[in-house]
Formats: sequence, C-alpha cells, structure tokens
Amino acid sequence: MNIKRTTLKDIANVLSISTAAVSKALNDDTRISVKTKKAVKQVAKELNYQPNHLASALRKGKSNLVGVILPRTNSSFFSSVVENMEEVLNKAGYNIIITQSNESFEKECKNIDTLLYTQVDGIIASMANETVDLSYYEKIKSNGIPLILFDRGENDLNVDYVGINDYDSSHMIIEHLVAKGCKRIAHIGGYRRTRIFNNRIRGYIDAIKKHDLPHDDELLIESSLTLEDGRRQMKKLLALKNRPDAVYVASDYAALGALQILNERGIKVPEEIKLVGFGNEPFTSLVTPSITSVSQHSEQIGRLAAETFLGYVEKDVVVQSLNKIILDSELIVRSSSN
Amino acid sequence: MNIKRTTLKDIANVLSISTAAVSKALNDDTRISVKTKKAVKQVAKELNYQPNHLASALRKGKSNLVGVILPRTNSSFFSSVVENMEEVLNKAGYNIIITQSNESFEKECKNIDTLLYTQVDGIIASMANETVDLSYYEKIKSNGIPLILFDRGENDLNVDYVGINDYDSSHMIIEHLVAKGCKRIAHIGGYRRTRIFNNRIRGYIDAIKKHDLPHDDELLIESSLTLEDGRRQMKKLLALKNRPDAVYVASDYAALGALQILNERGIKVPEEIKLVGFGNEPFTSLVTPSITSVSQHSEQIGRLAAETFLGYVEKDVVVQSLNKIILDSELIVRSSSN
DNA sequence: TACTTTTGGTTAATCGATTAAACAAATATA
DNA sequence: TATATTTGTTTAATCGATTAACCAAAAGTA
Repeated sequence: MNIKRTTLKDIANVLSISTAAVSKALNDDTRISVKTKKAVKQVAKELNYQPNHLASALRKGKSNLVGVILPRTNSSFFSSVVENMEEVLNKAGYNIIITQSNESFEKECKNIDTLLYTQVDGIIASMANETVDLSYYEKIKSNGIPLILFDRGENDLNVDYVGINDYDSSHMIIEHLVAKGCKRIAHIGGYRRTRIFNNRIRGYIDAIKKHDLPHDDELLIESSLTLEDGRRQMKKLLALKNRPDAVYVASDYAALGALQILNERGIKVPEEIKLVGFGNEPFTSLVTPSITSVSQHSEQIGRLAAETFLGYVEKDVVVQSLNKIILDSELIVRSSSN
Repeated sequence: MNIKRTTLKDIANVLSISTAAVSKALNDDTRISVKTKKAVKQVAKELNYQPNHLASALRKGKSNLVGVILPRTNSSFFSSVVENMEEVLNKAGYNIIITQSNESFEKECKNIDTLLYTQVDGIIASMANETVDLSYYEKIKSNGIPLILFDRGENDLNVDYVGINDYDSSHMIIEHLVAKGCKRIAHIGGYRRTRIFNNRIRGYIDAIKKHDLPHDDELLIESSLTLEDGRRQMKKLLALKNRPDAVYVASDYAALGALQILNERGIKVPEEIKLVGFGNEPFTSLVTPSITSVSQHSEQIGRLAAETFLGYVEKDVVVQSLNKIILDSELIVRSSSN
C-alpha cells in the first residue's frame, strides 16, 4: 500500500493558496476570511485530510499526549482510574498512552523512557511495589514535564499525589470490627517501606491501642499481599495458641487467599472469624461469603489526577508545587464481617 | 520549569562538528570514525541527551508505535494478551499505546482516530461487542497501515486475525460433559451476530446432534453474557419443566452468575447440574465450587498478533494478505463439572 | 488628496533528526 | 607521478505544520 497522506500542501495546491493560509483556516485564525475557511474545510474533507500530529507536535513543542504508568491493568481499581482520567483528559484535548510495569522496577524504568521518548506532555503514575530507587522519577522532573502520582505515591519525591487516607481507613475498619464485638484483631499488612501500607499499619496499631485491645506482635504480619501469601499468612494465624477473632487484610487478593483457607478448614466466616479486605475488587462481592472491603473512589482519583495535570499545562509557568489530595475511603460491609 | 532538552546541535557545538556527523555517530553509521563516535557518545551522555522522537518519526515517516484497542483492560485475558504482545514488539523496537473502548462503538471510533492521529505504524484490535459498522476499520486500511484483529474478529473485513477455534471448543466441552454422563445440556450463548459466539453456538448444536441428545429451543439461550444476565438466564433454565443436567455458558462472568443462582437455591454443583464457563478468568478457580472453563492461550494470541504485525513492517511492500491464525483452546476441568 | 487602519493573505523561518549529495583529505593503484 | 578509491565529514534539503514578520489591497479618516 504505502498510500501517502494528504498534507496541507495538497489542499493549498488545489485552491492555489499558501499552506500557511490553509493551516490558519483549519485552525480558525481570525485573519482568514470566512469564504476561504469554507473552501479549505471543504477540500480538506474531500481529500480526507488527517493532520500529521508529529509535525504539529514537533513545531509546537507539545504532543497533547499524557503517559500513564500502571502496576498492572487487570485490576478493576486501575482500570476504573484510567477510564475516568481519560474522560477528563479527552475533553481537554489530550490523549493517553497506557503502559504497565507489572510491578517490576525494571519495567517501570523502561516505561518512563518510552514515555519521555514519545514526548508526552506529562506523566501520571502509580508506582510498582518493588520500586525503591526514585532516580528514574527524578528524570521525569528534570525533563520539565509535570508528574502526578496516585495510589502508590512516595513522599520523599516532591510531587503531586492523589490517594485515599490509608491511616483513617484502618481506623474505620477497626471501629467496624469492634462494633461487631471483636476482641482480638489481626492485620495482614503490606511491606512497611511502601507508604500506603505503612500508613495502614500505623492506623491499625493506633486504633487497636485506642480500644485497649491486644496488639501482640504475632497479630501483625508483613506480607507480599498476593493470594498465595494470603493463604500462607492465614495458616500462620490459625496456628497461634490464641487465635484472632478477626483479620484485616490490606489487599482483597490476600484476603481471598485467607478466606480460602478458612473455608477449607471449615472455620465459619463471620461467626468464628470476621474478615475484611481492601480495594473493593469485584470478586469480593462474588465469593462465598462475600468479603467486606474498602472502596478507594477510583473514579475521583482518576478525575482528580487528570485535573491536577491540566492545572499545570494551562499555566505557562510550570511550578511543580506539592499538591496532595487525600480522599476519604468508604467501607463496604458484606457477609464476611456482618 | 520549561527546561529545554539537549539536541543534536548542542552536542555538535561542543565538539565543533556538524549535526549530521552527530546523528550518524549515534546511529553507528559506518562512515564515522571510531574516535568521533566515542567522543559524541561521551558528550551525549554528559548532556543527558534524549533524542526527540517526534522529529525522527516525522523525518523517517515511521513512529515505531503500535496502537492497541481493547474492549476493556480489566480482564485477565486482554491484560495477558497485551503483556505478551508488548514483549515481542519491544524486542523489535516498537512501543505500544493501549486504548480501551469499554465495549462502546463510539469510543472505539474515537480510539481509532486517536491512534491514526498519533501516527502509529499499525493497529492491533479486538472489537467491541457493540460494533457492527465496519467503516471505521476500513479507515485504518485506507490509511495504509497494517490492521490485525484478535479474539473478536470479523470475517467480512479482509484483515488478519488471531484467535481460537470456537467451534471446536464447543465440541470439546460437550464431549467432556457427555463423558461425565450428562444427557440434557443447555447453552447460554452470546449474541449470534458476533462471530465467535455464533461459532460457539454452531459447535454446541452440532456436538449435541452428534450425540443424539435433545436440542430443544428452550435449552439454547441468547444472552449479553454479563454476570447479571447469567443469573437471569439460569433462573429461566431452572424454571423449565424438564431441567438440564448441565449448562455450558459462553463466558465466565455469566457462568459465575449462573453459579450464584445454583448456590442460592441449594442445587448441588456438579452433582445435580454441571457447569462449564469460557475464558479461564482467574476467579473461576477461586469460587466455590471452582468452575470448569476454556483457556484461550492469551500468551500465544498476543505473541502471534505482534509477529503478524512485524511480518508486514519488515517487508517494504505492505500487501495485506488474509492471514488467519486459529489456535486450539484447552479445557481446564474443575469441580463444577467433575 | 494624503495618510492611517484593517483585512486577508504570503514568505520564510522554525521545530530536531535524518539523509542524499557533495567534497576534501588520505590512501591505494597503475 | 598521475589517477582512482576510500575515508570521514560537511552542506543542504527534507518530513509537515505552525507562526513571526511582512506586504498589498481595500477601507476609513483627517
């Protein structure tokens, strides 16, 4: 095939005017007469003119593309965040490029390179669990384009962030379990070095103390939060002399693993042990019993991250100011704790 | 910020040579001396040079970007397809841009426009359920870039396709159920106008006939295949005077809905009714009882779609030849039918 | 009438990288 | 020694759209 696209020049030739006039006509420049504009648009349509984005982006120094980095796409949370982000950005004339890191630091670095290479106007990212070294994110900042983090942020990096209040979410969960009569609550948490998981752990500890409940070390477990590890850690908890009567798991996937173990051993949920997850993944309402979980307002997070980005590009001067938006989460109570 | 990036010119100035020499040195042109190459690469590193992709893409008429259109990203099937596609394409120097149609025809058209506008070198897509009008896909073809469809293809459109053999998959399922002693097998299928679902229906009918089993109209139901509709259609089947002893559902989501109804009504699965889904979504192994399903070899589909694309760009002449790759699927037997 | 403004364009430079063509210097060949 | 070839680089054009600067013609103003 190798069909050559119609360019401004082609339109200009047909009408015997300059390409500059054509360009201005298509962009509704005031200095072009209505008559010319009509003629140009007519010919453009006839020739099926598609502007060459590369050329205009190069000239304008602006690609109207926003890069998005996700730990993974097959999560309803991330999927929903992106959907809402896209809606806001599309309206403002931006398109998005999605890349996934698969929770790998190496992949994440590659993604950043790809996006910078594609000359995106900004990057909105949620960091991989693995990521500790922040030099690659510094690279974005030194490139002079806005960087907005969501969900998995990093305080040391001086950039904008949109997420939920993890500390308060833990409190909310503990309040709920205490109200249901639980006296011995365990927590299967994420890695402490990840800020959001650390905050959930802190919230758990403080809430437990507040209610004068036992906060034995054996009740607080650090986990990779995969389904497999959820199974493993639940087994550990069941092996304790003094079993917990409730388990708060910092991820729905690990919570599901825990539930499988409880089901397999014939331990009744919620009668014997109550269970709470985190993330409100769709399957939490599908399994038996359905799992109580925390909704993170993915729609708002996506929307706000996009709007934060737009806040920068609409100003000429990009002064990256710390813009932390912390939303309240919502507890969705289901059978596993009710 | 608005930091201006280093360009070829900056490097050229430092070394007092031409930008052409710099460009060639960085691209390892044989006509540049080893000494110069070393010096150029050294300076490039020092100045943290990042090539401007827009400029080179414009000049070369090639963006090294491949557009991907997915009905949705939060499905493990699509997620896995993309992951494998990306691996193959990255190795060949291509990067991908993911867009999601959310099963909406309108959104799909917008996605196509976005991708063409971004000057991708090719498009790999799986069509939205809604899509009937193919003119937008014709637009891609008339743009002269390769188009490869996967999973949800369309025979009328003369393009390459990678997918599984849906007709045979139905046969495989029926054979399995017959072997388990089922005598009255129902099918909750998708919309007949979608090719893959139509093939599954044809396979079901032919396999049923082959075994001289009853193929009453009431046993074959057309569905949107959402979880909700799965529940609805299962209720219908249970209301029949002559209930089926097995149900083959063309999607895991709808199969899960069906399972919920069966569980709610205390009907034992697989003892009273056996159940088979389609797609091998992760939750099929997580629910109780786990659901027998069909694996679609997402890894291979992704890889092959990518390779098909590469097959075009490596040749100079792009002759879009019909290149249909049909893979065998695999039945994953779990508790719901065992 | 003479000068200023407005209208509706045109010309030419530009974005940054690539590349065909040209060319000077070094080396090889007759 | 004279000519041909190779080596290493420069010059200049190019991709397509945008835009600053310029300009001619028409219209307005004193």
